[in-house]
Amino acid sequence: MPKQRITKQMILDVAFNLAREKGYEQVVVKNIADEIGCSVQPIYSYFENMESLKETVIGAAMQFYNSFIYTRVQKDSILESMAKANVAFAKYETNLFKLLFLQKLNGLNSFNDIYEWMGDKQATAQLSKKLELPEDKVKEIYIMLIIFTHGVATMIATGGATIADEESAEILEKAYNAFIKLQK
Amino acid sequence: MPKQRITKQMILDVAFNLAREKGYEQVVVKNIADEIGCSVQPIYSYFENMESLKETVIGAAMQFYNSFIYTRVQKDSILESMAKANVAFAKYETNLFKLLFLQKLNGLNSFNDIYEWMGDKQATAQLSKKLELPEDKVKEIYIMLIIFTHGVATMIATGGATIADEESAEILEKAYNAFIKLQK
DNA sequence: CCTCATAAATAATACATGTTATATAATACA
DNA sequence: TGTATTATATAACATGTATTATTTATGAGG
Repeated sequence: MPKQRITKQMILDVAFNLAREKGYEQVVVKNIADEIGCSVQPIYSYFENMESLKETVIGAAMQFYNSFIYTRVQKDSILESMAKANVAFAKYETNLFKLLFLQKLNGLNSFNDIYEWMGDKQATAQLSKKLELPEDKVKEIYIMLIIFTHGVATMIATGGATIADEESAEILEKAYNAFIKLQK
Repeated sequence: MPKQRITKQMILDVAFNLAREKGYEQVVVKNIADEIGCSVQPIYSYFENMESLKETVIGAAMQFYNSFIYTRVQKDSILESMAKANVAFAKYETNLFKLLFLQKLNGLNSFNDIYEWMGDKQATAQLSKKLELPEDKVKEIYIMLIIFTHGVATMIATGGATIADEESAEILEKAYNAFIKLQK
């Protein structure tokens, strides 16, 4: 048999980069094939259909997101830095942000679910000590900051135009302080 | 000449209801024609193309949104009721919310622009008196609440599942209080 | 009553996309 | 060396959408 020229990884890489750089609408079988310089066959031999490829791309995007956030979180200011990182993700990785957070989500039933899904338990414990507040109050600060951050992030991602990093940083700080003050 | 059976208004109504009930993806020429029980010709005789129909539908959606919010705003609690109304819009008019706020926006360049676009000057003046705060501080409260509200609204609109009205009302209240407290 | 302007229907065209059927050719292995 | 396997290409098919060309027939005005 002829040796394999196209790998599953190549297809995934090209699809992911298309999603990242041009938006998921551009992740169509023809574009992937053209980019690689092959026919559509290899794509269908490695993926059942385009839907299953999409799931895989979303998985890769989620990994990318996690590492994007992770590398920007600072141990001394977990919540603020995480908030800023999320806004940066919306601004500089707009297409991936839309793919991950502006389509169907997992199906949240309460804000507590949001915390369970996005929140970092360790951070909560740490913050609880630092702010001298019980964990449930820190959790509430956490949830409210996630919501506020999501508001800023979606506005940036859908607004087209740019809002200066300093301006968004400033308003995130203010919100964070407001939520802490509320719990004191 | 034969008398006009299909009017521009009929087409707009059908398109708007499709957008509202099934999402804008369903606003395609064939669906409109089927719904009315006519061919595609009338649509093209009243609208240059589907893109111009879309702009008209968005205009109608914006009017609908304004009246939706307007009928729910209470004079004694303008900001809170406006926030709740926006969340209700995201929850009960999800398709229109997505059409208006989760696609391309007008192109905001600062949070001040957000205020200019969404804010209500009269409300600011009124609140300034009520809270005994200078207008620029009220404006900041306004902006932050819009952002927070938008965070809640998008999570509800994209989350698929439901969050109880009381729960979202409660968290909006808290955020509002937090932002006021911050400015005092 | 005729005729013509035109609203609407019918039907064709163009194009994008997903998917599948068939052909080709490279190579592992007998 | 020959053959069977299979990676990939070529090309077809199905479907959905926008758009346009052509036809039909209605009713206002002469």
